[in-house]
Amino acid sequence: MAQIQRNQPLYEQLMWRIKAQVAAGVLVIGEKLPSVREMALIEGLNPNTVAKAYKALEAQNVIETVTGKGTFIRRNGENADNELVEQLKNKLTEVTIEAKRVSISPNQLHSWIDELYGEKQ
Amino acid sequence: MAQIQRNQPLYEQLMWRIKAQVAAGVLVIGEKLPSVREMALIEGLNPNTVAKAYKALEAQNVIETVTGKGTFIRRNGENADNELVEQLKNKLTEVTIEAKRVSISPNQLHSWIDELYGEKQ
DNA sequence: CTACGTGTACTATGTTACACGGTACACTTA
DNA sequence: TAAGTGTACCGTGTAACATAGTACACGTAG
Repeated sequence: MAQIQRNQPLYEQLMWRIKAQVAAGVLVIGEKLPSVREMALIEGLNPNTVAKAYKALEAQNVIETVTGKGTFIRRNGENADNELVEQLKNKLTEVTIEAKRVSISPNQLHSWIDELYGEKQ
Repeated sequence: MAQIQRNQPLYEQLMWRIKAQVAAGVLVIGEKLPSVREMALIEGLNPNTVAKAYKALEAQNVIETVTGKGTFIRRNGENADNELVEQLKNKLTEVTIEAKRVSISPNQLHSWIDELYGEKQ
């Protein structure tokens, strides 16, 4: 009954917003996220949509959910799943092919990556 | 009436297959692609789906289509569209955040990029 | 224990993108 | 003229997405 016109599902957009805040250090390990219903009000989404994002984030070990208590930021994983690494390489391949096509230098890509890594852990 | 179970639309998959062949030098500038109906037979797709991919590829200046003649590989663009650059940076940001989360070093990302750039133009 | 907040699991409805089948048209080339 | 090209439709079916609403099991504060 909603959805205006997007290229990415709302629950995925929310996932990336949370992931970015974790990577930027805005959300610290152990910190409690707003409840499903609170986050729904904040983001203007349906609680079910937020729940879907939370569930997916837990499957990726980004957050930990304790029924009855809430959801909390988890510490970063030490080793990467093989399937995840493949997905990452595929995505990076797409980016690189596209960059090469429009004459963006590899050094430009390198510096973009380093900028993001430079932010506090 | 089809679609088995995928994370990416068939027409986008075809787009990336063609883009990759261009980047790898398998498809040369000016080369003629199979017709919509031929490609449909080759790839096991509906002609409409192939046409959708071709149309999108032309919108991205990857191929050139001449009605009545066929579709041909175009030379690489010299300058990048601002909107395209933004999309690229967003995608690269997602990759970097994810890599950082699973403790993949920036140098690892750099070498993956360089490998892809190393292939013949 | 009670009341509230938590995540979760349903059912149901409506919209949209995908992919398909089929037909038709304007164009180019042999 | 005949065949092949890209393109543009209409219609159908499937699946994902997002919403609304209800209900349940759990933990915590009162």
